[in-house]
Amino acid sequence: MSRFLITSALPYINGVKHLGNLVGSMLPADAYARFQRARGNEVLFICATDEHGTPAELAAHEAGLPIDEYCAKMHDLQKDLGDRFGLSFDLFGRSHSPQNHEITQHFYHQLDKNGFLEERVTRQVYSIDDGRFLPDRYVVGTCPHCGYERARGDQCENCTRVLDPADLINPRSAVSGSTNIETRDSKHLFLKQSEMVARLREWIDSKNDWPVLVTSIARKWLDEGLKDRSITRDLTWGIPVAYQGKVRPGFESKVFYVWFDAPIEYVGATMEWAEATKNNWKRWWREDEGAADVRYVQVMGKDNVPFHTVGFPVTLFGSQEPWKIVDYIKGLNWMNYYGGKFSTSGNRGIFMDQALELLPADYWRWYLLANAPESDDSNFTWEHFQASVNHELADVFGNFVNRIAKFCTARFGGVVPDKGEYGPLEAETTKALEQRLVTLTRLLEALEFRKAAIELRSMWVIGNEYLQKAEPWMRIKTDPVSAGVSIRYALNLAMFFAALAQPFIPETSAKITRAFAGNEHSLTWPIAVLDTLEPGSNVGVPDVLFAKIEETQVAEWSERFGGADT
RNA sequence: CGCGGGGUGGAGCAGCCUGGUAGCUCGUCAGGCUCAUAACCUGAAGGCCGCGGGUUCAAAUCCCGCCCCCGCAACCA
Repeated sequence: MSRFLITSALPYINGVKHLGNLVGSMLPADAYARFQRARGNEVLFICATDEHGTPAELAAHEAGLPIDEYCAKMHDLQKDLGDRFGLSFDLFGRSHSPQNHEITQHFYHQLDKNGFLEERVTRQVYSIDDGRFLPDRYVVGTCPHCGYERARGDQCENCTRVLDPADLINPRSAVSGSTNIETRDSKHLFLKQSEMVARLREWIDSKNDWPVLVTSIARKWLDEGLKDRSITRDLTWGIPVAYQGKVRPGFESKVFYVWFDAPIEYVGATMEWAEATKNNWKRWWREDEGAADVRYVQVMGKDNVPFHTVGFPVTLFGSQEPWKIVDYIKGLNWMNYYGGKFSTSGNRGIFMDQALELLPADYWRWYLLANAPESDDSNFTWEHFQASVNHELADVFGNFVNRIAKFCTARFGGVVPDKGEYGPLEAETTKALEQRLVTLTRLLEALEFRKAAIELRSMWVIGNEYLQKAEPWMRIKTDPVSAGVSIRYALNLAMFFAALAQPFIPETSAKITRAFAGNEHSLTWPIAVLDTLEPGSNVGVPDVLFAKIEETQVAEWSERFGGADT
């Protein structure tokens, strides 16, 4: 048995996540966690809401709630949606937790002690009417280069040139529109990333099995020369710049930058999990306390890659303590909606709560994983979704289970036939399936979900081919024993498929085993095609596993969510 | 010359690292079966592998140049 620490990038707190966020990290991480658990490995699967930063404060303001209430409420909402999507986190924490305060401040202390922090004075835009410092992107004005009137302080969207807020003509607050702004000096803590370049490069160069997407993004940052990064902000909501209750002098009105404390929450959430379950978190995170044999896998969208290949490793290396460093990073591209980004403001795309109003989680899980943006950005369309669900889930898999269960009920009284022996056809089918099983297992080990889905679907087709060749509906007339053999074999294939499908569609797998084998049956990952159903035991007919999506539904949903024309 | 990813039958993708009959799903057409969710199974048609050049006995694959699409550019996650 091996041990796997699996973390998904943390979803940001400001609202319900859309399907692009889901498929970009949480869902593939869940499929991998389920796969490793099914294989009998010890798994710790961690995620949390990322709760700090200006966007959270503004979202809370807009919602008319105090920031702490807002975050608590949104966390509960996101947790509930995760549960309903079958995301099997061992703990879904909060980056604002007491544990994360403690461990973030510990890292701060270590970095400070080891000389990796430095106080520097920066020039920050302050909005008097908003009563807050503004991040560069929250200052807007006219671009000095192209005259675009809505240029942001970090970059002009129109001419793409990188800007400084001081460059803008007629600068104003993006929050309130107020022009009553000024530039103030502000002291911040900088993490001296530039001193760590050689070590990071050596580390990245040793990872020749990582996706190109991940290593190329990491190398790009290193090649361009890592800049030292400010890890504090002029905000009130966040983790105080303190150690053991003592605030750093001059930092009373500042907190750590969200990107400093967010990845540390992987550790913070593990601590919270350990407290709740009476476990030892260091066994997962400290190489000197049992974590040396842990394989640590992180899953994230490409936007998060720099922070996990550069930012977080700098924190861990700089602590000069034996922390567990990630072994494998799965980076994903974006899933687009009709060729454009999912967008909250533009009424484009589908959010997790809306998705579940339309269809159960497994429909979405299958489609998203089978079309995960692994090698390139992928594209969601209702037509593609409909075709995938109807053909792959309903026709090929759902119908396979349905036809065999109904036939067994009609002709064998709902009992697993116990007479007769398997012959050449069963042997040949088993051989074909076991070859595919080896491939499927290898693909899931490599977190190649798209290819794994193709492999799984091919196995379902083999199940249907088997029935076509065995023709139990013909042979029942002349040779009932031989027909019964086919039915016994096919029922066991359905159980085999249920076990293999569980990383993708866990609720459906459970439905099949409940109907065929009763409630207690657990689904371990098969290493061969073996009978798991007791001959003579009762099998039921599960409800239709996947209903087809009708044309009228596609039309209605395209209209509601915005389709090709918007 | 900012960086990265991509361009393969009508659509969506695999193959490229480690050159050697161009593969999968959907769609289309034809056939088979009738247990099943009008579903399943079989077969067929359809491709100058973005463009140009080079290396090689041989290039989708390696090298050079060009064109096009997408994303990112450090205070948006």
